[in-house]
Amino acid sequence: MVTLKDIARIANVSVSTVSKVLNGKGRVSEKKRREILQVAKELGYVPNLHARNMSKKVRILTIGLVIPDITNPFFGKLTRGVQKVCGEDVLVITVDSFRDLDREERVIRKLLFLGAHGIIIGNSRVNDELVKEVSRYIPVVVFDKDYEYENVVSIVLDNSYGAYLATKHLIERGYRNVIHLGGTHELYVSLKRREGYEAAMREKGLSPRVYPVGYDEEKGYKMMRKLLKSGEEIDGVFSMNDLVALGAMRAIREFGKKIPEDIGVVGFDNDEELCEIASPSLSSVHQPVEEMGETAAKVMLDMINGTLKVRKYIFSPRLVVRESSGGKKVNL
Amino acid sequence: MVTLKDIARIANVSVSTVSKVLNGKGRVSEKKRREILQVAKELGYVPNLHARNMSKKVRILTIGLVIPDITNPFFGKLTRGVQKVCGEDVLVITVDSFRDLDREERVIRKLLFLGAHGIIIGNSRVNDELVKEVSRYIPVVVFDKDYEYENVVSIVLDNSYGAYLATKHLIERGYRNVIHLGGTHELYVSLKRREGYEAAMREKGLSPRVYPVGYDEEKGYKMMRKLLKSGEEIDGVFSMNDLVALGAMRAIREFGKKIPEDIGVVGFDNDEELCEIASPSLSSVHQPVEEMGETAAKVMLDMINGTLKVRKYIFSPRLVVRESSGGKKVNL
DNA sequence: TCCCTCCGATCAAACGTTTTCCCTATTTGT
DNA sequence: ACAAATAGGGAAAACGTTTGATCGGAGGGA
Repeated sequence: MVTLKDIARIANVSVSTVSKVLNGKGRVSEKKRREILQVAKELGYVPNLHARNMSKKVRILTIGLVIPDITNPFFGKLTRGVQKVCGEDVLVITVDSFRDLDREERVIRKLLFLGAHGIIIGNSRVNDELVKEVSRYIPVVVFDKDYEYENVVSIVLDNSYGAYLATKHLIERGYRNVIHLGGTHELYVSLKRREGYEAAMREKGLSPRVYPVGYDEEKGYKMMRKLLKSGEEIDGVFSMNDLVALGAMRAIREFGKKIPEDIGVVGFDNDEELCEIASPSLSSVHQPVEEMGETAAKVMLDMINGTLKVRKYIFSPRLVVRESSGGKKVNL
Repeated sequence: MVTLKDIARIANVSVSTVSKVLNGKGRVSEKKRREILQVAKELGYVPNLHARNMSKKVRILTIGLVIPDITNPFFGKLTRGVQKVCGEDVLVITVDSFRDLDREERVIRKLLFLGAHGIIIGNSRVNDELVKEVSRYIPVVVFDKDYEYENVVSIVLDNSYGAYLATKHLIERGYRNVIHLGGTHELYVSLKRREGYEAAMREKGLSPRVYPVGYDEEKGYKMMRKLLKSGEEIDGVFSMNDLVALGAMRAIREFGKKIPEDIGVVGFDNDEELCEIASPSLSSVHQPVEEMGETAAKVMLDMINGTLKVRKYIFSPRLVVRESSGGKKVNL
């Protein structure tokens, strides 16, 4: 790496002169100025940020934010919440792991190595051992997962309760044969949502039916089509996310059934853009994501300052009712 | 700010011992170890990242990415493109300006002050003077806007061509009375899209009709409803973005007209999630956003290394045809 | 000629760590 | 009991930059 010293040597001047030229500070003759600039360019000089900031006595609090997919508005909101709290004084380094667990591990280690003062991990599939290891050095905030390590705080949504709310709502609107299109089982969130659904069904004396589907529109569409064709009796669908719900709605429409008159549908996540544009608009369970991001940042700052109070934050979802669960029309 | 020296003084040991304890490196007696840890905690010690990295001879190339709204998938994709190219070696500091021009200016200055090696600005409404000033120190990449400064590269989408494509497509599918729901005029992109629309109309000997609307669904809905009620003759809509197009579609449906049989609709941006979920699915002009982000990062790296070749990159949009512009049914 | 000023450039300290080398006790081995 | 090994700790250099102090010399005024 080329430093000021290298430039100084080649241009036959002192280091401080070079520094002054590059920063346009003190007074330097036009001749030397040009010469130095020239040499700097030739050598491809890139200033060393650390040296500069140390010399300038700049101190920055830096926190890392690792998320699986910045393209997804859900994580966008999370990021925004964090940045809002951090304002312009705390540096947030946001990195997208592209849902690649290896890359995630690498960037987390990198963040640690670079001296981040704390890391917020927005992915509940994160490697437990890694969290444990990192938390030995700096505080960690994780979403939707429990840890009992000293230096780790969990921020979770009460997924089970959200699912319970949604299912109960469907039942109260007159739908009886409510099925659940769930995620694959390994995930904490899909497990919890399933639990809530089952609890609500049992409470009303109905028998739950759960179909593992996945997470995108296509999957929801295919599964729903299959179920309808098979003659399965269904008048309500609680889906583990909005996309799957929208897929299911497409299948229902294609099959010639009316929403919400014949079948009611409720999603999860409340991606507003999506839910409101859909026709009929989609009822969904709302997560206060941005607020959760803000809390994550606040907690992180508290941990860094050693003024942490709580070890776990639980957020409550709320149901946003739109057209898709408007109530069943009973055939006379 | 508390430093190792402070801890050392209070704990009555040397700086190097403190460092060793905090990093778990050399050997230190259990007694001192505890003591030092205790003092460090009480004083609220936070390591100085710059000093550490300098000492460790770590060098990082840092580039700042400033965007107006990380919640928007469009900017999410941009961000992703940048991060993809930067990989794990170049540090990307992404900051959301919340569409607040003042905040934007502040964060850009901050980035400069912190020693970022380059800044990518994802907002065409950015302050020109600021760009000029910043570019005196470090390279800048800007989207959708032209600059002639030495150290600034523009990455633009050929908005005019995209609009032209969309409009021509509508005309060729049999729609004659194609209107344009445009943005407000101050923006470069809305100006260009309008131009393209007008060019296509004139080319076919039709007279363009442009209505300034805005950027969200509600605005599109209201304007379209008003136009339909007023009896305006319309069988085609080219909208300046997808949301406005979806609003217009809602109004059209409500008015009892069929899409695409009576009225054809084309949007802009091609927000896939939105366009495909809509029913009928929405044709739209696609911007290769992620690719543009990748290019921005590559160009930035080139500029930093002094190996820049081109001063301006123009990307071509492409039309994605879906159901909403399927062709007009002629009444017999 | 001498003194003062000002310009251009250099010197050297400082920023906060890490890390290598070195010193002194103490322990271990014979 | 004496040499050798080792544990515990400190001194100091190094990382690359910024910046105030300093210095030599040119030019100007008396």
